Amino acid sequence: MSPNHANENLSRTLAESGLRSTRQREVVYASLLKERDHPTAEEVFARVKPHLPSISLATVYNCLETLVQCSLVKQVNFDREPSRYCPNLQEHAHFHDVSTGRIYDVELEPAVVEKLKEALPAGFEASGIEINFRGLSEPAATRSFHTSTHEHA
Amino acid sequence: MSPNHANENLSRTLAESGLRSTRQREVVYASLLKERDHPTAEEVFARVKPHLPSISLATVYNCLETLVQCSLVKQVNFDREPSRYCPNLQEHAHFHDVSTGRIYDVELEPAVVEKLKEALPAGFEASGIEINFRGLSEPAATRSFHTSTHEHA
DNA sequence: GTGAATGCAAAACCTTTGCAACTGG
DNA sequence: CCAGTTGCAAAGGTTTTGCATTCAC
Repeated sequence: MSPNHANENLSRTLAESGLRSTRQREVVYASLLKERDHPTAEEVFARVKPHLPSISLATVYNCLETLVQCSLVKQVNFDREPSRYCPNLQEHAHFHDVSTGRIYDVELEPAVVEKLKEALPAGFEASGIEINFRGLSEPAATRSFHTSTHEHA
Repeated sequence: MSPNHANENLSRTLAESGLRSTRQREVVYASLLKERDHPTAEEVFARVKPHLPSISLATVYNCLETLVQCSLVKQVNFDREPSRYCPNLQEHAHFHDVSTGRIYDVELEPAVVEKLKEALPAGFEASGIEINFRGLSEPAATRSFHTSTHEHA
């Protein structure tokens, strides 16, 4: 998605919710699309500050919250760590490498997700599932030739 | 598990880690075993206070942390809500009813968990999985005759 | 023009920590 | 006895909020 398309997509989606497209929201969203590495709000703040020196951390939080509300971004939580933000809207799991702190997207076959939902007893209707692995991953260099996973740092 | 067995289990497990069995730890653990409804630290505090009026919230946090370290209890997090504590050590998922805030244990077939782990690319070794459903559940009254799920309020 | 969004600072919230007093093995 | 644990209060880190100013539509 080119920056232009991203911006159009953003303003259209915001407009659909009666919200305004602001420079801050654009820049925050663009930063998430550029480096898809699940940054925290603080990290987003650090990344957008050079482009928008007057932006405040509170605004970054507000923008991220807005993007989450509009379903343009997913909020990802591991334990009690700071929330992270992810523009991958596909159903997917996350892998948290406990030694590096890095988070990787893990593609899921829809069939597996279906199987999971079937584990729910009657009367339970799931609107969402969150699947988080935690563990260790080999260094990317060793791994790169035999995996197909997006490395979202 | 009778209270006596629970206490023996507790002191043995603590001893194995070089930790002491204290009245506070016993009461906190007992409260988790008694009402298996995923209470927060504040809720545990409220429940144990009558039995141990001098206990402090910080001690409840410390006891819970200790129990988690000893693998007698699991810590469960939903989004940024306060942590909840669960004495069910079996591999299981959680269902978070967004309208009532209640959390239900969901039994998982080991085969499904296996399938999930197979979604991981080579080089990723998961030491744990967290699976959280979020959605709506029918009132227990309507549901009780056709489900077998533990209702952990 | 006008309500929405920003920026700042302060508050809120959950959780951890420092430290003196206490206690379990 | 004495290291481990408690209770209290204070601090910590993340996120939200109040409010005056600015901005998008």
